[in-house]
Amino acid sequence: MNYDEAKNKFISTWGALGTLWGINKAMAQIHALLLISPEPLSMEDIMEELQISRGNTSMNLRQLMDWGIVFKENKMGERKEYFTSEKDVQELARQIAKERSRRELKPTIKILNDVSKIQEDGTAKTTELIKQTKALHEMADTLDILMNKVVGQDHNWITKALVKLIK
Amino acid sequence: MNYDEAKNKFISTWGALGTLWGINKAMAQIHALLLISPEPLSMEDIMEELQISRGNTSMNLRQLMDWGIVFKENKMGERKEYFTSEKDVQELARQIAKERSRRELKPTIKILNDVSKIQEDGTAKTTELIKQTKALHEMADTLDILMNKVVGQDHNWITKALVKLIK
DNA sequence: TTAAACTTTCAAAAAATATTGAAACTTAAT
DNA sequence: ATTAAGTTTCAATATTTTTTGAAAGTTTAA
Repeated sequence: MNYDEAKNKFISTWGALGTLWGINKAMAQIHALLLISPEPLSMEDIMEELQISRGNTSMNLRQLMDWGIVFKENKMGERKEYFTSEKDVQELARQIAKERSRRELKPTIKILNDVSKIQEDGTAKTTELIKQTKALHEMADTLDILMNKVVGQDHNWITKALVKLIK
Repeated sequence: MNYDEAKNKFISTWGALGTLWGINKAMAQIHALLLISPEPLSMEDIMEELQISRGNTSMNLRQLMDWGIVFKENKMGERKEYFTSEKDVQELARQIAKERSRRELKPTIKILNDVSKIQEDGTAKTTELIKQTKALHEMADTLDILMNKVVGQDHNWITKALVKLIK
């Protein structure tokens, strides 16, 4: 496998995996491209490389910046904008975990909490709803802590220790 | 909030969350419904409750069974098939983690490994591709171990201890 | 073996999502 | 103030995904 084959394989794999996790293909591919690019890339570079339109590129770059994993960069003396990705995969994971917690997990936890607090009335269906939403609430809470603390820990020593412990 | 409001809120939240994670709405909602139902439900019950077609119900139930989180049940003397969900959320998480590892993580790890093994040629772009895919490979490996071991641990004592430790 | 009860399949339709491209907008230099 | 270089927006279009519903299939009982 030569460089170009490997690069294409990586970019398309990343795109496919993204799709599976609810992230659109263009967004995942732009991210993959920036992640392995030693130099910042311009919008033109990205459009050219991935064969996507200007509008698509612009919108998805914005989203990646909203996620805090892609940054604008300016080359001195140049008007054009360049883009780089967060290169440290540990930091990348931390950022994604933090954002998914904020956008998805925390709101869900809130709703599970509300639902689990309805008035018990002794019927089987109410009992079951309360029981299950309580259990999910507790699990989501644990997951939230893990996502924000473990992944975000300094140099990730806890994770490493843990893996050694149970491997 | 009364029972029906709470039930609807739970089902629609679960559906929306599923969508965000690449799981279709009907599938997530069927699962939510079964999760809080004290009794097994027939296909008719599900169609009625969620207002979806027979074909849709049938296909999504099959997928849920493929994931190993919904089961067929037969009531004695009845021809109709009934369905229940795994009710233990710990076991549910274990099963989902196991399946996502098998279907998505393991194949990705394989490809990251292949890509990271290309011949170094001293160019910056090759060096970067190798470095980044190696880093992702290592991280995916760790995640895979955590998903299969930690979540699957007997009664989840490790997770609980860990959460106490770092909360 | 026939028929009734029920489930699955799958082509067509609908809905949701992603993409394009050109006009509108912004910024900086002359 | 004008223009040129570049970016963003968004209505229209294309693509993908989901859903429907009816025909085909299966199973059980008479």
